[in-house]
Amino acid sequence: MRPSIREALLKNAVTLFAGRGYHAVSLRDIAKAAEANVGSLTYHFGSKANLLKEIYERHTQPMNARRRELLGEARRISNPDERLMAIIRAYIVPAFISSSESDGGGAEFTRMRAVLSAEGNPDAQAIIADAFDETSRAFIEAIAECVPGASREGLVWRSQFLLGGLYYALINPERVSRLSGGAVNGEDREAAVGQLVEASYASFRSLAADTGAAADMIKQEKTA
Amino acid sequence: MRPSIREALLKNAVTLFAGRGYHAVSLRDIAKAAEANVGSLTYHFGSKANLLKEIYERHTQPMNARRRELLGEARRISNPDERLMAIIRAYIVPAFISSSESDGGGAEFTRMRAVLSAEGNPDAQAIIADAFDETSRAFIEAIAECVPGASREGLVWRSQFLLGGLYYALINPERVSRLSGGAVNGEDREAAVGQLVEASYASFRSLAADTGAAADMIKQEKTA
DNA sequence: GATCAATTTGTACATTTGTACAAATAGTAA
DNA sequence: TTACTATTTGTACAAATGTACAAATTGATC
Repeated sequence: MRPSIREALLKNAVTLFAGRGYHAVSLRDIAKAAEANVGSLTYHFGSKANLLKEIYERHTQPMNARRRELLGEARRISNPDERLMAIIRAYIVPAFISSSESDGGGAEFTRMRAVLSAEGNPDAQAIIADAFDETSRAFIEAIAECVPGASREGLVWRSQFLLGGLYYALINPERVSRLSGGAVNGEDREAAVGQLVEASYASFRSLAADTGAAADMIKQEKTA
Repeated sequence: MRPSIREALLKNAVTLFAGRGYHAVSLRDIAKAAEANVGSLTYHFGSKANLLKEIYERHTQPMNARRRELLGEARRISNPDERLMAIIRAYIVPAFISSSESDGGGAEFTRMRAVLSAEGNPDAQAIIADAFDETSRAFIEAIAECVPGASREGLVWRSQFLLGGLYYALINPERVSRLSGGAVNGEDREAAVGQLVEASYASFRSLAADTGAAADMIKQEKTA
């Protein structure tokens, strides 16, 4: 029970940015949510841009470390399909589930990343490119080894769609609930992870030279 | 050569909102981009919120009409796999490619939708839910008929991932170029459409009761 | 308790924001 | 031309914004 104003400011900033975007949230909004004074923000962070930078610095490293850790485990699986599934899971899970100590939560931070990415926030862009591209590349490499014959182009695009699906699941979960008439709960992150992993598995798997979707189609076309 | 200030304002507003988000763009930014005066915005649209509303009203109906038209054509295909592919394409293409007359372009409008959706813009939310949910539902129904045995949950989640992938392809194409080391051009919309259609096809197809990814995996597990 | 640094508060300031509106201009029909 | 409407311009204004900073408060060390 001592979240030290500084922590409270950071945490509330993530939540507010994730919910409304960067420019729609004022420093006074953040201060009010954290039950603190506006001045405390300039004192601790200097500027709004720097507050954002500190948020990224706090979450990026732990999240990617966890990803690399899980990727390392996944790579030891010999069966290529099982390995592919585990690799995809290693990429997705740390973005959805908050890691042990780092409060704020992986999902809220990821959602904030999604929103700032959509806004093309220039402060965020540089950090993201530096910190996340390397990790993404490592995952694409690992996935490539599971899907022999897959084109580099296909792999990169599918990794883009994977991240887009991940982001949108966090940004707009209400749509899932609405479209299903309430039968599916879009806020259920466990379910979202499971569905995204399976969908991405199929998406990557179809790049394989022999058992791709196109091949499937041609086969079925001929029998029809 | 007569884009009538009103048209220029609308068009530039879409571009700017799509690039930076709603709150980051001021009415003066829009006026300057359209080489017009600030006052012309209040004259033509009354308020910033209403400007947004008019943008949606202009693009939503034509885009969804085109989607329904293509969906109708796709449904006439008898082979379920070919039909599935055509249905997915019918959903994606109008969002990427600008329809004939409605200037502004489908892609720019879609990108704007993506950004405002990420920002949770309340003005946009109501319009989106009303205008697009019905169309999405129709597509999910049509897809369901192509994939016997697919769970409703799986279909809805995959439609969510499809839309997320679509949005993210428009929001952050630079990432594709970067991750591929320049080998793939993220701005190439033709390629993006093709890749997204194929990936989504595999994603939906894997929901089929017999040839799903899970079944594939179990099979491979046993032989390994 | 006294001293000093760290933090928190309150307030002030220049800019920018959306909006309003009167004056100027352009367009059109008689 | 003249009369009238539609549009465009310029400017004004209150509210909100990020930032700065002096004063007040708290916390720790001696």
